Amino acid sequence: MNTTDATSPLLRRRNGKLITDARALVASYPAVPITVDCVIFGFEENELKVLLIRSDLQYFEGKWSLLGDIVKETEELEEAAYRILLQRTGMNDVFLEQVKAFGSPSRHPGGRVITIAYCSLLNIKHHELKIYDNELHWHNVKNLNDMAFDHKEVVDESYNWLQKRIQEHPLAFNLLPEKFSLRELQNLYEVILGVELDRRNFRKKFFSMDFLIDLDQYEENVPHRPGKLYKFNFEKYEKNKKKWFAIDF
Amino acid sequence: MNTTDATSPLLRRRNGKLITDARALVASYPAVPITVDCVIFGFEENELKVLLIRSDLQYFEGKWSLLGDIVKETEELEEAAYRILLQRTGMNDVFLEQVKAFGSPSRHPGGRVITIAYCSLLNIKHHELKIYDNELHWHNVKNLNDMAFDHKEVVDESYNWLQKRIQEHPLAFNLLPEKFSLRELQNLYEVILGVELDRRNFRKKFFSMDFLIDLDQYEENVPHRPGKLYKFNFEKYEKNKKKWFAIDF
DNA sequence: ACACAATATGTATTTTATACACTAAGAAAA
DNA sequence: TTTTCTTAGTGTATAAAATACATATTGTGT
Repeated sequence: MNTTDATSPLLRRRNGKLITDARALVASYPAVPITVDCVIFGFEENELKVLLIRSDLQYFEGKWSLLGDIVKETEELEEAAYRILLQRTGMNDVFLEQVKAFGSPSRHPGGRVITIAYCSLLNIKHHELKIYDNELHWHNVKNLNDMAFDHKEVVDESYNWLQKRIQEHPLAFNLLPEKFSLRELQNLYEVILGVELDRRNFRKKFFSMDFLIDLDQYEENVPHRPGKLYKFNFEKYEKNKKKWFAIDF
Repeated sequence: MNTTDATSPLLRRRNGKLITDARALVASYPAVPITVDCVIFGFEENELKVLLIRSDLQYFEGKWSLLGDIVKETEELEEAAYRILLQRTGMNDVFLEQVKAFGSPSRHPGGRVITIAYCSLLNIKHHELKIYDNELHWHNVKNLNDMAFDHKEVVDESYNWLQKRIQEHPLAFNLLPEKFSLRELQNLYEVILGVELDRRNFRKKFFSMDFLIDLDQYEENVPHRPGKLYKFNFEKYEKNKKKWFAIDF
């Protein structure tokens, strides 16, 4: 019979002694290097892209790799992710979230290395690449073969995460210019989710959420009737965030 | 100007040499012990509970701790989680999912230890505790103070994860007896989500999903009109899983 | 002036969510 | 055996949200 009362006399007292030297305990554990990999998504020319570099391991010669680095000894995991992002792209004002830890013992040819994937979305036009070290470039997510390590899997899981996430949170706006047309917004959703959406219902949906600010400006240099430009009202969104509740499976 | 063509001659070639000795590279990295912590939720007497033990570190004397252990050198992270669950509860047929990595440098008094939380839901009645080593017990999630390490945060994040997860996946059935009444199911949702639900609409919702098998049996030994018993049709669910799509924030 | 291409818009229909109150069945007590 | 108590079980009206669908509009380019 079990009990739900932690102080019940029925519970056996532990018979071991308490460990007094926590440092010795931790020192006795096997240790593994920890890296952070950044999965940085961008949107451009109607394609979802991810920032990649060429792996500098001979073992993976020619293969593409995520932006990753070892976590420093006194550094928070998230801090490491922001650092890498800053070092590689010069940007520090972007959204960043942990996606998953990957720890297969054989994922690194040099021995076990556990990595924690962080995902970030940024607007390619706002983040012009100035350094091309290691062939840093935006790579179409549809065309990801020959990746180093388990980075294909990391990108795939991050992409799944993204698909779900943009339906629940207004992340998509991080991938667009500050001023955007509804068509651009719809394209983004269509490309990321891999679906076609009805234009009228899409507009209805977004206008009814009432988070778009009509800028009374229009697209320029388009070879057709220019669309209206909007920006996202983050302040209003933050105030009105709804708590989510809907059993649905 | 950036480019989206990875093979463009505009891209600077990397100027460093390729690293040939991956083992030396990995050996040069700082290394950190990795643990897995299992957040094992159970439901009993209309309360959501989590399996805890008494910490065996003197530093945390008297505080409650999750079931955790170091990840072995050649072990998958998930494998470690299943091993711990098996060792501690004797069970190996439960659902288990990674929730998050926790890696604050100061979360362990003995030095940096990174932990990866795995979440599991099980039916307390099916998993009678036979060992009370370290005062293993089911602890009400509402009453979690004095936890060792950052385990309060780990449980909180796992609980948030669970709340979201049970609305999208039929996890709740793992917490119930095989045969359950609709009232038991509704109680579970009400307790985990912390809301009150309308009985008629709740029934309507679940019957319309059509994943409940009517067993034509009734509750026994209840001091009131007995309710019908159902079981969940996992096979049908697996076949009819819907792909989720609904922009909603 | 004309063709072209994409913008902008409304309505009818279906589906889903919500709010709400009474009868039925069995157990327990009188 | 009657009464009381407690929970099970059910239906309908209303509101909100999702879906399907076609035409006029605006600016560009020839």
